[in-house]
Amino acid sequence: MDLNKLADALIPDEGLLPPEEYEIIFPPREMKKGAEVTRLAPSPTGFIHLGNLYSALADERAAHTTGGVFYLRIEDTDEKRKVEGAVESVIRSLKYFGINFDEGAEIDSPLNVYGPYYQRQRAKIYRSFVKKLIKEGRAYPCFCTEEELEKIRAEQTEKKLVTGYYGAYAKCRGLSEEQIYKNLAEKKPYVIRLKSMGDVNVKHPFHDAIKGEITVTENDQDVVILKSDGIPTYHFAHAIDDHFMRTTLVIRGEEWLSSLPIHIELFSVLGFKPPRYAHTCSLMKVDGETKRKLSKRKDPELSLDYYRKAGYYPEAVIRYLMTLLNSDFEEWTLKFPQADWHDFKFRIEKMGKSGALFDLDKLSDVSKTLISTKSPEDIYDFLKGWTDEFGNEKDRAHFEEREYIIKILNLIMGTGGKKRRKDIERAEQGVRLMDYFFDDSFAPRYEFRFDRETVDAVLERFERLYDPADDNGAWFSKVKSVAAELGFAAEMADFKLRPEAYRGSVADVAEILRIAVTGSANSPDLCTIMSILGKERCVARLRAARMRGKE
RNA sequence: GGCUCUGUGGUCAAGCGGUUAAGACGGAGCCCUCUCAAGGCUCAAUCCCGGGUUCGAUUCCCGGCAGGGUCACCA
Repeated sequence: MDLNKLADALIPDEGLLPPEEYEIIFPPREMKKGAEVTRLAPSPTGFIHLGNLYSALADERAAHTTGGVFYLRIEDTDEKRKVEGAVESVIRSLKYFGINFDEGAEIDSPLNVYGPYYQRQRAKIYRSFVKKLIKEGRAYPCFCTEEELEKIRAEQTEKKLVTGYYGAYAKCRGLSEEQIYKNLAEKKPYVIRLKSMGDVNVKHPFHDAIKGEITVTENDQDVVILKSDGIPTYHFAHAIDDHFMRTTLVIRGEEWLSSLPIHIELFSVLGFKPPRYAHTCSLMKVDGETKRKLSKRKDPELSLDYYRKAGYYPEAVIRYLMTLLNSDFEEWTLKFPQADWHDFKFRIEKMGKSGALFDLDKLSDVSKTLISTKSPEDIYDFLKGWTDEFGNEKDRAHFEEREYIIKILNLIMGTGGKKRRKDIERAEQGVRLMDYFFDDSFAPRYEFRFDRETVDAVLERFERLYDPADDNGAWFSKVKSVAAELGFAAEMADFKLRPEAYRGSVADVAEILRIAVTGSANSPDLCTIMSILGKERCVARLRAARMRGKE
């Protein structure tokens, strides 16, 4: 059979460059030793989730801690998956979390010499190599219809054989020249398949950067490399693109492990040196009795928007992910709490081998710890940004009062104290923490533990004594004097010694005041709260509490 | 089912032939304390099972078991 003629018939020369040309057009990158070239290669569905962020972070760190390049390639070989504006959305989402690309699709960079970065725009490159493989007898046309393939599969399933297009089941592999041209003349649609030379009984050891030594069984499937629309499948595009974009380290989910044999054969057939591979474990979630991979349909917490809406500090999400990526990151942060996380020595080899359960509690802890290291001004900006986008009318109005909010933040963040408070774990919750500082969102629950008469007496007496000029010490002595006057222990020590001698302690008196002023039995330092609120508002609240229920 | 990956407390996990088996989150308790946080201290809780190899296995080997992934003209 004249393979050159066949190649021309199958892949007409639409101005294709000879394959060797591409080695010159896309020369190896000049980089220092050890620098990694990594990429994020999403399909343009626009939906970028936590798993993608996790993987992107590994890519970004691997590249940037070695002085390499991190680029964005769009795998748009499947027309059905395309969503408008998806690429911009991917870039924007990652940027929000501080992850930026050096080159690639829609990235404005002088480095963009390995493009185009959209696979559909690379059709000619792929076709040139498919043609080469046909000429070499390593690829052939397949005219099987969907029904025929289904029939083969059914037969294989029934005989309990491995399903797929291989060996004796690869019917089109043995098509005669005459049949091929006849089919072509009849304009039957066709795909191009790899003529696999592998043997599933042969296994090879293979080194994965994360998994370590693994076993790879040879591929014997005549996989489709060029679809009937003339666009390559993922497998083929992967081999071509990662070779010519000079990727050094392919980081991808472990669901790809099972197609690694195909990729190895493809690289070999094309005469390319394969990149290093790092197969990451997937983020898991408990579902009933067992763990399962996080699913974007079932788990809202997989969506990155979920974290933006809930108001997690973006760097907190990244730091949490870093602890999953390299578990010694956490100890490093404990040792250097103020350090920029970028200075941590990330290494792909330190990544865990088993799927991690996503832990919201841990995220919250990372988040509140991080926020506690920030200044009230920074947190004001962060919270303001959140209220602008997700807050309600009142929140937005409150955040116009910058100075007032900063005073509150100083209090609830414990600025100036020996140890910071860690009350704010995310914007949505942090903003609610401040509601009682504003009359229009102050919603007291007057759940006093003492009878009305006692409560009113405490409130009334304290109001008479209250002087906003008092410092903490003076303020508290007044609380104590009210306590003593009404038969409560002014000193906790006395109360602990003889609880039966008193109606309660100064703590109970403070609680009554606290409920009246903040609407809740728990709050940070009440004296400071009162000074932030101002005399007028405090007095009004003390009186309102006495009026409760009497309207 | 074939192929393949994984298996240390509830969770994330250190460990790499000899350890009282780190640390963090979460839980319990105590201290501090006007409440709540924060902080300090303490406690409970782990090597999937069975065989080997070895003076000695969490660690090495084999076999189970369990869980995950994958078997498309989707990526």
